[in-house]
Amino acid sequence: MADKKLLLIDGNSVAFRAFYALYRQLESFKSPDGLHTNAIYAFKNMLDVLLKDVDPTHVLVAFDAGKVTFRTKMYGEYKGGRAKTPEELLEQMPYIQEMLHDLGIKTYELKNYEADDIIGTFAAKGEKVGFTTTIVTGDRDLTQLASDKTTVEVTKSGVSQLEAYTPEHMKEVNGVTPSEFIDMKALMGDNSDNYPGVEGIGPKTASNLIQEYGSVENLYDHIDEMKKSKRKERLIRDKDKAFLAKKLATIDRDSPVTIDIDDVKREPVDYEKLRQFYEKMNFRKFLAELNASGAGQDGAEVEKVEYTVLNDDNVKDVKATEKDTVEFYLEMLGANYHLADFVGFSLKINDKIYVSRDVDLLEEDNIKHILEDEKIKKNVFDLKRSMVGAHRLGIHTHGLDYDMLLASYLVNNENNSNDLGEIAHLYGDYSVKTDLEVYGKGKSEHIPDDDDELFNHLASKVNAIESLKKTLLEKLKDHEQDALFDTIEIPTARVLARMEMNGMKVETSTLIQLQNEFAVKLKKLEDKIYGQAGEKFNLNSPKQLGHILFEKLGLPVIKKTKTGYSTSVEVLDQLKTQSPIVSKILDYRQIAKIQSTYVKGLLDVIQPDGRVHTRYLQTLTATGRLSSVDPNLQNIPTRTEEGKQIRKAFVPSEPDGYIFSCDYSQVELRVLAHVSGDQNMQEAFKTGYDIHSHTAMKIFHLESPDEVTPLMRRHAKAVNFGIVYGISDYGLSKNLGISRKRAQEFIDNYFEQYPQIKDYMNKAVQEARDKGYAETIMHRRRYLPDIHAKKYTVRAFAERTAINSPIQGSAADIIKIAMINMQKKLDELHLKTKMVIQVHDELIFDVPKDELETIKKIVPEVMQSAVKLDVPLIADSGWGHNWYDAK
DNA sequence: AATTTCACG
DNA sequence: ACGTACGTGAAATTC
Repeated sequence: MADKKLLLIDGNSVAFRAFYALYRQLESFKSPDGLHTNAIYAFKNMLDVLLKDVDPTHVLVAFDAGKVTFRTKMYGEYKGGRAKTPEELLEQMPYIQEMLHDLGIKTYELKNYEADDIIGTFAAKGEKVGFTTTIVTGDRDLTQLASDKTTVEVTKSGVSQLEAYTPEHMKEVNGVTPSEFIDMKALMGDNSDNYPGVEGIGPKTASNLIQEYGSVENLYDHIDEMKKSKRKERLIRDKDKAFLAKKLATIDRDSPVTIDIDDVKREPVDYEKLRQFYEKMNFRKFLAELNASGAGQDGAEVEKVEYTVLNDDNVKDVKATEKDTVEFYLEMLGANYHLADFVGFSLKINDKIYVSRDVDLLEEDNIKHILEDEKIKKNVFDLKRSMVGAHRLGIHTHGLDYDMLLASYLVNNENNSNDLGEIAHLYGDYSVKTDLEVYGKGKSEHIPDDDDELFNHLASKVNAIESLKKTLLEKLKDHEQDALFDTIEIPTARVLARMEMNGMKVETSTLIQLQNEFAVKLKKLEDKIYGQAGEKFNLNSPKQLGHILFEKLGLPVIKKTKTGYSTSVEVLDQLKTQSPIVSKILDYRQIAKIQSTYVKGLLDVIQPDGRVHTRYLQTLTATGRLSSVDPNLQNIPTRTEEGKQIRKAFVPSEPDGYIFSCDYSQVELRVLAHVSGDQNMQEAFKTGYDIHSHTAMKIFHLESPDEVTPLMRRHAKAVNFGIVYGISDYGLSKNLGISRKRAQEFIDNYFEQYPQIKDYMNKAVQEARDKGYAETIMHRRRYLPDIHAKKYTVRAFAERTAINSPIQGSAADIIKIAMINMQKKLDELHLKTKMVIQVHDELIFDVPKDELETIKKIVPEVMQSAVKLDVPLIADSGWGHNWYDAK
């Protein structure tokens, strides 16, 4: 017989946690009848985790019976002044109980008693008859019940994050045993339950006193021996309160419950009622789980996708014309599709699905034709990945014109998952599993041996692409994002695929030479630093470095991190004058960074073709920018001379060719001038002034540009940047090393001189509050649920984001349009020049010698005419025989 | 896996 | 009185 395991759940407390875990989704979790369901849903999720982890034979969910209990009779103020439970949660409570009954789980409440007392009573019963008991609650009071047989799991901030209180853990946290915890509370009282203990005694003092005296009773027996002190006076004065608090804090372990432990044995699930319940609540995920398990359906089969397995013989029968609806999915295992192993593919043509592990079948003439014919439109998930993967098989795809991944990213990018299954689940389709479920992760990642398992997965993917297309297109239309999808993101994906596949040539020899030079410099610095420190240590360890600087050398501590001393640049910069070791550490850090991240890092990712093939992540950022990985080509050093040397290794394909670079001048400020309509700023850009000098003149009230000193310009520049980020006096003062007051003056002057910028910022925040999102010039959205947050810091962050996102995001829209137009131009003119890198406001080209003159002319033209704003767009060019010289 | 630091726009 | 600039990726150490 199985072990006797008892699970006791504090129903009110867990429901409360569940409600707030999905509080943000409160309005999206509604049953067709208009009932809120977020707490019911989250409760079930938490319960599933518990049932799986604990695997109990007996379960009881205890609820509070009402406001009046023996404790309120003892002390009228008990739990007084508590914010009342939100109506949206209260209405869900009966349904949680209903669901538990359907699941075969007993619930119980008892007049005049709290859930705590029911749990305490059952835990005591369980111990008597040899149960191992787990208690789950959000209330630390229950930790007094912990014993060697009983563990109390307290929910933490996360959804299913639990902290297990055993007597040992209790000792670590509070310094006392579970039963002494009651005495501790007697002294300190409980603010949330609204009863006092002894004035001036908090958790620390209470714990120390109880550790010394063992109990409240013993403490008062020996109170006369205590030295005269304020604390002693208070202990004596509040003695009654302490004893009352002890009574209130003590859980009744012998409450008059009318059921016994045998009555809480788990019963079979009533599948029929449960199914009806899920339908009533519109819980599609749980319904899908019921269906998948086949449980409770009289002989019904698990839902299975019909597919045909392709092989050398039947592959030739596959046909499609432009009238057909076609979905295509090419599976590769691993994120880096330039190198990943192929797993198989699936192809859906109208209602018929074909699958195979053999990706070479795609090269058969008829299949290849389907994938290459522009007129036959294909729906895919992750266009860029599909295009690159197919290209590795010699297939030049055309007509991939719907991408489920890109569509879902545009519709809502709060969830940045790239998993087809996960995204399908977001839109209520649970017919497809996640890759994690099918392939696993880390060490256990593998392709299923079972054909049916793999093919079902691949088939369900093309199915989901097809079935969710309508939903996603409708949402794009609702959001006025059709053009953003069709004319920006889809074409951008194709352009990026070509840039990635082409790659950029990186000279190993140049990097090796740098590696040797840096190694010598690092060794010298290391020796000097160890000499001055008087010992060897790991310079790369902030912990060890902190020990040397702040303990051994006794330098002043400027800033702390959550684990120790901060040793970041801003700290070390301030310590430079105190000890010569500090500048050497800064030098070491700077070179070590370049050596490890750029020299070594880049050498590791140069492919056999002598090139690096980055991946641009198109569905990741919150603002619509791209990001670049493996390697990241968007953060190649430019600010220090040592760092810049790295750029010498980036060279054109042909030895006498050029690297051509063209970047937008002040694109974000121009966007700001445009969207805000600020006349003064627009005028500055139209006249062609240096914007930072112009700002300096404005905020320092100067008559002519000649009066602007370099320092004034530097300050003005920082203010301009600050504005784009949603400025604060604190942030600006920190950036410029000036007083907060002075920073505030700059800001006030700025808004006086550019009044419509101020209006824009207010409008941006107000609009985000009204609509729940911020939007770019091309209708790209960023949802900002935190704009209504209660916490100042969280809300203020959302407000700055509301200001910044339309600016950063519109700039991202603009360069994407420029890239599309640029690629089109290169194709039209049949140029050999390749666009190779994008760095947010900059495009880099690999140019054959004889095309340089053409490129010099067309690139800035195309970039400057990407969109028409109320101010001109300006792009500046540079070129040379490597990236370093292309400035 | 989390933390710290630092490279870029 | 609070605690803050916006957006990223990678390496190294530590837990």
